[in-house]
Amino acid sequence: MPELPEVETVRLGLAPVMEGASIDKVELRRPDLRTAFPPDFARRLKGRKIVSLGRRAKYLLADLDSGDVLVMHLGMSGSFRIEADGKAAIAGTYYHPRSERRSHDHVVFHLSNGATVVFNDPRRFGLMDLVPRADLEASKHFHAMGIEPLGNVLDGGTLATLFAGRSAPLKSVLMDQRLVAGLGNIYVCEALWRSELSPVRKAGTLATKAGKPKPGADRLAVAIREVLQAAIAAGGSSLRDHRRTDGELGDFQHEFAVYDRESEPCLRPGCHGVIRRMVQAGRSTFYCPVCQR
DNA sequence: AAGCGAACCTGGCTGC
DNA sequence: TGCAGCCAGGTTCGCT
Repeated sequence: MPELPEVETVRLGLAPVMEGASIDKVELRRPDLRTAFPPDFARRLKGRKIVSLGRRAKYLLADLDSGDVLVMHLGMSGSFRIEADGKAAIAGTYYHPRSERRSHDHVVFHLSNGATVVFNDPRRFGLMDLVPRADLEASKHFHAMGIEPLGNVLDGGTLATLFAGRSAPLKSVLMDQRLVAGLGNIYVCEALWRSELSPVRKAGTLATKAGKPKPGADRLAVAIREVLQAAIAAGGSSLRDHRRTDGELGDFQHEFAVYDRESEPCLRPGCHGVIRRMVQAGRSTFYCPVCQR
């Protein structure tokens, strides 16, 4: 499910409730998600204060006053919801009324401010881990992770350096979290359409032999930033599972130019192409065969 | 070494 | 109505 904009939407929803609160209790309803919870997971969280809630690529990072970081990934189908009663109302925050546990509620955080944060993940491709803050960058989750696409270093020159000499198609290379971290199937398709680049084009063709950017590299860098920022502003994309923490849907699926639009007309002014679907590395790619080159 | 396909797991939709 | 088959926003492993 969630790519960078959806994870950032979740972070923005959780932060006002979680930051500054302490964890009174954690309920674990099963021993694992994609991987086992770390030893003593609930005990190591109990009583800890959440100093801040951050994000790296598609990971949420809760910085604790114990010196550990709670690392969370939503996988394909993970979501958080906030439950509270009226007395626990937190200014400016929307939440669900308290309810019975639902199917696939796997982790429940009871917070000192009266709110409850519930992690639900039907497919269990999500992940939670605890890592000492000092070890975070070197940890298995992040040691090989690529650049942050909304950070300062993403530009045409950086993409050219990353792509130089690569024969893999642009689609596959942009999906590789070791190069640029945070993009997934939707936003790769959308960024390639915005930059008029074919998903099957070899990544190396956006760089000179010296690793300098060709024009398409700059267009692609701009398109990646713009599509992610627009998606965050819209609260992410809701196809099946993604919900904001208040239960509302994101809106960016209404702005898709190509994703899930097979056989529909290309939206580029003056282009008379029809959107096609193909499979690359086992994933659907949507693109316009006329204007994407 | 890079790049591809399969596997992990559940649910929703389509078509017979 | 039922059931088989296919598909899904991610990551990782194992094989060329």
